[in-house]
Amino acid sequence: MAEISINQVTQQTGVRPSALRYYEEIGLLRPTRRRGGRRQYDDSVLQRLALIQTGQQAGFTLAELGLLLNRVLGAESGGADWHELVERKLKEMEARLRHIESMKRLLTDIMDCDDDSLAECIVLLGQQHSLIQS
Amino acid sequence: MAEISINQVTQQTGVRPSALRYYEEIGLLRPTRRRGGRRQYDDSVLQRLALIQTGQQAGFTLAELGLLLNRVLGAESGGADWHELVERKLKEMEARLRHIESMKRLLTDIMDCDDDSLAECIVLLGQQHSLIQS
DNA sequence: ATAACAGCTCAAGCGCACTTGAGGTCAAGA
DNA sequence: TCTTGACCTCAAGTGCGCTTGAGCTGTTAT
Repeated sequence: MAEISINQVTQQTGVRPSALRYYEEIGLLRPTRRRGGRRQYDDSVLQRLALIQTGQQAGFTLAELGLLLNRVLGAESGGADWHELVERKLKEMEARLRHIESMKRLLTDIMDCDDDSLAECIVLLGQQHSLIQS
Repeated sequence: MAEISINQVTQQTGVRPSALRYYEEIGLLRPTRRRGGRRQYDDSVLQRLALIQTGQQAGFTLAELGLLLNRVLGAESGGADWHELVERKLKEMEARLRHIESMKRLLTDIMDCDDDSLAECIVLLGQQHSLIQS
């Protein structure tokens, strides 16, 4: 397994050194070892960071991702009730999915409005979506 | 149109008075008027708050929702290039949607793993998802 | 030997979205 | 009239996820 410097991690993931140090500080992601004080990462860190980035975009906090990576997927697998956490998160994600889809529908509808008849258009949308109604 | 107190808004939406005052402070949502110093809201505020809540869940910042509510949907309709904003946001939402779906797939797969063969199961998933790989 | 450079630590700061707390006000009921 | 209670303002504090900056160290090239 290749060892890479903090700067190489940054170049390959876009995650800045300060963020990587922060992740380490909160126990989310630690370098494999140090050489002359400098962090050396195993290149599997790239996968982990991909998961972290995806997870963040999906609405996970770093703490939750830490739990997932270090307890559920990590060496100390099966910490207590992760089933529960995962199930809760799945539900949250489904709710979020629905919210995003509502907003998408609303915005695409707004985009389809005629620019000068925006006002009336909005009224119609408001009724359809039951979200607006100035 | 019925006028309701800040407390009634809270009861019907779950949005706390402190949050409502904060929304006002940042120009997102202002009460219709004051009576003896107290905020009185038109009950259409409930729709607006529904949109705000949905929007937040969908990844909008309050500033963006303010733009949407006050420029795009508000009296001063069509402020500059809101088309651009909305299009950018639509793309962001689609990305977010994909991320959530990835995480959902990963987590449901993990849930399906046999509890005592978790380790091997994870290895398999790691290959399938190309996200993990301890 | 020396200088340049990549990286280090530690403390402080930032933006967002609120919450909390102290102290004040206004209208209504006993 | 007095008190209660709902509401007010304003300043400060909170939690998250980092970033920034000052000052230091170990490695490498000249």
